[in-house]
Amino acid sequence: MFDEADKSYPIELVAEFLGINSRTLYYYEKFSLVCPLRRGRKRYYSKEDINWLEYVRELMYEHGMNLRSIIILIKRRDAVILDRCPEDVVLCFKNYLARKDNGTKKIKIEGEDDALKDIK
Amino acid sequence: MFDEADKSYPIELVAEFLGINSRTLYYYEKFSLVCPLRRGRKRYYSKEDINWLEYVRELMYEHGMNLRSIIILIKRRDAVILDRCPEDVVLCFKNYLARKDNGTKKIKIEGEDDALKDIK
DNA sequence: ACTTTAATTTCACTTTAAATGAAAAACATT
DNA sequence: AATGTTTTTCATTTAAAGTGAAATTAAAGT
Repeated sequence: MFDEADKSYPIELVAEFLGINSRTLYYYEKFSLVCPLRRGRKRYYSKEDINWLEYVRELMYEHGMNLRSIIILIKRRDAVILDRCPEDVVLCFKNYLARKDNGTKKIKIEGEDDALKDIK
Repeated sequence: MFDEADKSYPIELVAEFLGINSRTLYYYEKFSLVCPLRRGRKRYYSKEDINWLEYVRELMYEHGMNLRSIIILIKRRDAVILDRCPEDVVLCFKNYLARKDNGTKKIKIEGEDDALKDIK
């Protein structure tokens, strides 16, 4: 599906790959579920981002978790979320946290810490 | 809250204790999430039932699981549901399964195996 | 047996989370 | 400035979970 040579992918391609609407990816980002690299204002999703998103979808649709609880686990850096997590996704998760925390991203995304705000 | 001497409680009392509508308890029963003892057609909830229901609520509201996945875990008798389950609730769960399977209940509840039917 | 009483069931409605559609806005590029 | 593309906003849709109220049914009392 994805060319091994490339290292990042535009939102539309990722959405298509995941079988969801790109709007849903913006939606997830509002809750800090993913934070793709920004070059200018355009988003670039890494393979880690994509694996991570796949895992989030799995948590939702196979383990029946809701977004709220996934977000809570992330905020806690909860070991629970890693327990049953495939090896490679653990790495993605750590990369995700690192990026999220260290602010590798170029542009401060507003509403970054809206996570949970709109979720009641 | 509950008198230690008694061993079972009517639906309204249980609903009030759990802070939910009694209608919700009927709703859960449709999906075989709980099966109180029936005397005549009236329902009597044991302490085990109540602990079990409290745990189900916890799974939903603290662990963010949806009914569908909880039901699936029950159907599988999945170890997962027991892993993080408090000791006493494990017992309740086993009692629940035993009662559900052995049919201690007096009246065959229709829609007993509707579980998952209405959940899409 | 008949009436009364109370639990249950049915049906339709409300609420909320999750996802999405479409148009407006914001940038980059030419 | 005009064009094209991504993003954002706003409103709507969908489905799960929960609930209200009336209709139904069974038990209990007379």
